[in-house]
Amino acid sequence: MGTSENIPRPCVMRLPHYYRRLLQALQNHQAIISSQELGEEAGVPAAQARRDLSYLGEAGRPGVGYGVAELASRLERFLGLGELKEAILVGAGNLGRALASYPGFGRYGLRIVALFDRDPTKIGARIGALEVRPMEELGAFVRQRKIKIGILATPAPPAQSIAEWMAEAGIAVIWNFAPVSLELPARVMVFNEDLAARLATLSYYMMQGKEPRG
Amino acid sequence: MGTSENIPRPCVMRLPHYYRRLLQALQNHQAIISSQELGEEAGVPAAQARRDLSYLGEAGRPGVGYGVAELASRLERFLGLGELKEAILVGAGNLGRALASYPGFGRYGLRIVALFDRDPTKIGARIGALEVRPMEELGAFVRQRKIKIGILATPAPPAQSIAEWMAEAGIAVIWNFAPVSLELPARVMVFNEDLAARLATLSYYMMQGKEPRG
DNA sequence: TAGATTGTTAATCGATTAACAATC
DNA sequence: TAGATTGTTAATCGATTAACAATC
Repeated sequence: MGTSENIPRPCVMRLPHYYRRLLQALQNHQAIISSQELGEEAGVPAAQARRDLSYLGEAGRPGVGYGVAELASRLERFLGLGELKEAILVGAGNLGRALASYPGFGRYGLRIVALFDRDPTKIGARIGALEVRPMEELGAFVRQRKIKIGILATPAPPAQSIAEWMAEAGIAVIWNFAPVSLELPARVMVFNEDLAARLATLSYYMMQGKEPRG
Repeated sequence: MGTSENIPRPCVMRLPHYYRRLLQALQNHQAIISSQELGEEAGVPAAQARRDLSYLGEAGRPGVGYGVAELASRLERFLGLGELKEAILVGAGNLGRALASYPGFGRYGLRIVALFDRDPTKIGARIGALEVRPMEELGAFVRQRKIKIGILATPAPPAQSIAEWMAEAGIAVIWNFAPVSLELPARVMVFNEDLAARLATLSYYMMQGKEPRG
């Protein structure tokens, strides 16, 4: 029951898939959904889906299934999707612009409130509703607005030092799209998104001709 | 020894991290590297790194370590990074443009050779060396050039039907950045890259204040 | 030789799955 | 009641880690 237990990481990574299936069911005015259907979305057997969902407490009704609306809102609470999460984004290149205007984030509670770049020629440019600011303003901005999340979408070379500035300014979580492993104080959580590494595993499985899980 | 054994998926996902550390070592003219150093890059103990690397055959020397250049080229072969992998990309939005010009892919053998979009106003636009082509040309292009990899960077709604066109034209591997789970014949491998799902797990661990592995 | 580090065995740990009583 | 589906137990499976002989 609930947040205090130790939840397997693979399970945490599947929960968002169940949630996505639930959103789809909501759109279709489907009121009840089975562990079978949820499992399919995540590519796991029904038993696995039930086990995963049991971490939220008893969320379904035996003989019936799961109430779509109820389970969706439980998952939202469980994953913290309802909380407003303000973030800054550094790097106004192609990837940074893609992230700044990614349509799905709002629904999950993420709001990118400022955009920074080192390159003087990019300062002042507008990306969606945001204006690119100079890196020098990062520290003050983060402190003043008490921002906890930093998204790092720069090339590899400047990433480490920018991450350090973020950490000093009080950023607690860094979502890192730069292909480097950051060395930071343990209190800073780092989530790496390494496209080149993903490509390498894709390459491996493609050669093997064998399907991984996705 | 080698490709025929069954390699744990977590291991396959760590190999690219060792590889990245090796590239760095090469740049620094470091000739020998230990399992300890490699493990640090991937966030695992030295024993794990050794076990992982043992899937490539005996790659190190007891009492000494691993030869940086040799291990790097072994990993390249093992992961198939040396093979030229031609891909098409569909979706010329922000994310598509970011991917089309992502600097790291070339090093890993990926070459994006064409870019497609549905939107007539985008056709003909240049993105790097590529020109955006109309969706109607996708099938013929893929067949003619025998392209095996399709990168899907569209919004959710059109993704399923585009994926089907890809599959029909002979695409064997789809790297899917659209937030949908694709229903395709089993022969098509799908690698999902779901930023919203990643954000949801980030949200969860942030609330918990506990560090996952990265 | 002494010190270092690999490759691998065996033990541990953790996640998945099958099966079924409980429930609707 | 008969049929369906959950939540959970116990068994299985697979990955990680500790430890150490073999090697340099």
